[in-house]
Amino acid sequence: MRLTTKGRFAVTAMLDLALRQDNGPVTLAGVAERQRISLSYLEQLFGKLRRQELVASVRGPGGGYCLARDARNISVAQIITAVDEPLDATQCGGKENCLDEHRCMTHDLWSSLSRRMYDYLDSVNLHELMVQQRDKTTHRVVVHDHSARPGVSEMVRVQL
Amino acid sequence: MRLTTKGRFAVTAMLDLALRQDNGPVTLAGVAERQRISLSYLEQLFGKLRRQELVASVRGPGGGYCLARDARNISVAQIITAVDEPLDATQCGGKENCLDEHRCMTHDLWSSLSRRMYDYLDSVNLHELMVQQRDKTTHRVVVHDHSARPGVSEMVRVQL
DNA sequence: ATAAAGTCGACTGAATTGATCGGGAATTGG
DNA sequence: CCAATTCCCGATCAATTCAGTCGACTTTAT
Repeated sequence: MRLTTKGRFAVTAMLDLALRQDNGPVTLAGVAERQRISLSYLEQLFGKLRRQELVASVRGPGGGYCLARDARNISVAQIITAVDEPLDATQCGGKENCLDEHRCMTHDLWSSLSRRMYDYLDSVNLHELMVQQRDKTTHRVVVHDHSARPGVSEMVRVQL
Repeated sequence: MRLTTKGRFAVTAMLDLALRQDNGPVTLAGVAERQRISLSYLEQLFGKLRRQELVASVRGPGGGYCLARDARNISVAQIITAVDEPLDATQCGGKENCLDEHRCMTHDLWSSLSRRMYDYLDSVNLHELMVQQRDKTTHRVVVHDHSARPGVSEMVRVQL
């Protein structure tokens, strides 16, 4: 699983969509303007998201995109893997041609690690992000954490 | 935080190093051959790892690289961020020039999400990977001591 | 002195990123 | 029906990153 700004764009756009789909389909032009992402680029991303059946499209005036399922049922991992090319990552791609003493340590290690990464991102869904974002914009309740780790902090309390 | 094959190479090479440093410094030529990574490319990666003080070098015959500290004290996150360019990620980079109604949803969302990713990778250290790899190659038993992550609802709650 | 090893900088081809453009097809409102 | 709106698709592009290569250099053990 790759993690770049491309996936970030997709997650951001999906969140914008999720927060606004109550008033019917959301146009890409709107998302592009609000999130400052190129419209044509968004079209490419949403082409993939639609083919992965994460969103559904409505053509014509008044059209746009909606989530294809409940926000609770769309994970961040699904969004990212939908738009990112599948990072092959193993040079011995299943062929086991790395017959040295370690017998493909690379493959074992990375598949395990990337599996754990995926599991984590798969445990975060769109609905949680919506709640988190609503809390921020409406109540502006931001909890700063200055306790444990010095240097990096500023965490936000997520309401459940 | 970016996640590509570059970081994977670095983690793999560091693990190879960790598993062999008992017999003194490990040469990059050895790592390159065992892990099938270009020597010159490894040199670039280890240049960064050395400048980040994750490894120490010994020049001359019999030289090579050693870990700069205990394997328990080197996290996967440290390795990856050492070799990857810092992914800027925010188009409103601190400048807050995204003054629309959402007021920089992008920044808040992604910094929170990427922070959680970093925390996770920072919780995995080289020593764990060594144990896991040793178990695999000798007993072929996979240890999942880390898997007791809480469920979805608990995951959202950011540690305070 | 020689050889083994790290160090450094420049360079390269391929892929990916993010964006632009032009031309469609579907559908709605008038 | 017609025109505007919106999704859809393909080609193309500059910039960046990836992964690797090369050549020259420094340090040090024998």
